[in-house]
Amino acid sequence: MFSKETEYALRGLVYIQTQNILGNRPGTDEIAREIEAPRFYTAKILQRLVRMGFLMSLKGKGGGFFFDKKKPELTIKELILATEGDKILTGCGFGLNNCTPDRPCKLHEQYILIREDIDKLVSSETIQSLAKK
Amino acid sequence: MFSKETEYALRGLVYIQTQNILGNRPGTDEIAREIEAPRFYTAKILQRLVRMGFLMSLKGKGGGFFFDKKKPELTIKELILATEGDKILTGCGFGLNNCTPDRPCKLHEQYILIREDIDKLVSSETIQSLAKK
DNA sequence: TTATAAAAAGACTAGAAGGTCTTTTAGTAT
DNA sequence: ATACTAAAAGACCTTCTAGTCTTTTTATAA
Ligand code: FES
Ligand code: FES
Repeated sequence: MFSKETEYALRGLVYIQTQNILGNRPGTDEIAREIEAPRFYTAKILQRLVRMGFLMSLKGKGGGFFFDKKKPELTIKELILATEGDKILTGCGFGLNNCTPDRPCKLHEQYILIREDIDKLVSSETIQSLAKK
Repeated sequence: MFSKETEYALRGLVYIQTQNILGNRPGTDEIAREIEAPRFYTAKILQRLVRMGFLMSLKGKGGGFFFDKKKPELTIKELILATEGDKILTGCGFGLNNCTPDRPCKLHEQYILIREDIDKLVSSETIQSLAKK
């Protein structure tokens, strides 16, 4: 469903948030180990997320990753849009290059119902709401 | 949602079926043109489908692709399973390597509802049912 | 003020997906 | 029989995703 990058980002961010709640600021090694993702790749993905402003980090001893508490919660949808674009939320199930109600493919009516459910799910859940589960 | 291969296969097969109904047996060039897919790639994909037994073909003058009328209708699900496996129908939305009800990820309960809807859709629709639309 | 710890940056590699092209094989029509 | 036509086979190429690793920068603790 999602790309590896999105999956690791999701799992990593949720782990960071659960640790932040406990007062910790985990680093790349710990995060990668806990979410069972490749170490260096996880680091790279987290760096991108920091650059995109979704996350904050601190270098040096006692450093690690954490969320800015002043920022609003991060929806899964925002994360997906940033990592893999909107194809999964607006694309055609048949692969036609423009999915619109006036030029529907033979799967359109049924497919958009699923797409809308995906949209609802990723819009309603946030990293913070998942971390609390 | 689906891979390019699945998309082209879907569109190609539906086109072949609509032409079969009209008494025609389209060839690779015509099919690729009509479904707006790369010519040689479409040919390769159709060849695979013939080898897998989903489709029949005839070489030489007047040749082309057609469905065996004795065979039962081909569900989209069978096609997907053959071209890209069952990841989309059994995999975890979080990317965990085993999705089971007793080891659910934080998205499991909501995600499996969507997965089931996808399963229902691809199980109920066939190349033949789509061709008739 | 130095040693150490940790993220940032970015080059590099591997593998899979997507796509192209040429040659071979097998039909069909004449 | 022969010429033609169209699929089959398979080598090859390109692009993207996924993943690795080294070097650099920056912070902290002692
Ligand atoms: S046109 Fe295909 S899903 Fe909308
Ligand atoms: S364990 Fe993640 S969807 Fe089932």
